[in-house]
Amino acid sequence: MRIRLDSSTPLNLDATLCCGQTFRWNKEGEWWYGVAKDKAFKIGQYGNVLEFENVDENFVRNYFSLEDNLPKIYAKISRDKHIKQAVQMFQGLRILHQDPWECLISYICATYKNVQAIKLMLLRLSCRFGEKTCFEQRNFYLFPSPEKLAKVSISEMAECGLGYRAKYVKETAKAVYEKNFDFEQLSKKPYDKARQELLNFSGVGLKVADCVLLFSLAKTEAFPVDVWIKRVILEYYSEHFPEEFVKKIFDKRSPTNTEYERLSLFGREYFGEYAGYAQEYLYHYERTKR
DNA sequence: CAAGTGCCTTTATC
DNA sequence: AGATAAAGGCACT
Repeated sequence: MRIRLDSSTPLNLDATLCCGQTFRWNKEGEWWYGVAKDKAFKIGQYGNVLEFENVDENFVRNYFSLEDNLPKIYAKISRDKHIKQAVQMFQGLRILHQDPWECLISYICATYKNVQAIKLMLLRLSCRFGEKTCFEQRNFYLFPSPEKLAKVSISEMAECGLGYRAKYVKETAKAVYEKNFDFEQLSKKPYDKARQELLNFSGVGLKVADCVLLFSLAKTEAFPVDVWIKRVILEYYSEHFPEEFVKKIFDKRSPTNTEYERLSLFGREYFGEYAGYAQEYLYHYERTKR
């Protein structure tokens, strides 16, 4: 099956899948292989044609956020030369609509880890506890359900390389499973309200909550601040903060909640309702500029 | 190649 | 409120 993209719907599949927002995709030749929802599928891009197998068009349109009007978003976030350059370089990078459950666990695992290590953890977690599914004579593994992870022991999870995160994943899985937590409902709530709810989960702080809101709950105003974004702010946007504040956060490993809010709020106010898009372009730009 | 540093931070404690 | 420490282990230099 295929989708023909028109000029007002740019897509950069490679940048979208390798920019660090999602962790379970692999490129083999011209095809990206991934597992989303309940099956494995592959997708490739040839110019303005998007081709895929084993998945329906509606899912692809939603997962890759093809309804997001990128030209309009670029117009809104392009406030200065830095974001303009990042947008220029990665035109067509889209914020995905990932599965919120998988996204939540992924970002709990992601704390204080690099992207390669996060991928490895999630791969091991899926292979060990996820349901097996076959596609093109090969085995793929679905992301383990809340019920499954709620019942796995902490030490078993730790064996997947989660370390101290195993406890948080277990507790969050238990909470989601036992309350039958409704992510659909959560996505309907406004940013602040939804964020407050996510903070109740074990292992979820402001940064993780913002990632889940942005990457799976369509809250495009969320502006996650990790070490790279902190770096971006210090390098390009420090004049928007008092000198004292900049000095203070400069050599800290991570900001306090108050400092985090100040940085994140700057992003939301400066870039507006699509601040999350600006965040991801700047993040990818900073990480790949060498 | 060993050793050091860093990683899309949160939690517990003071 | 803010400072501090601790918490896997993989990857990169």
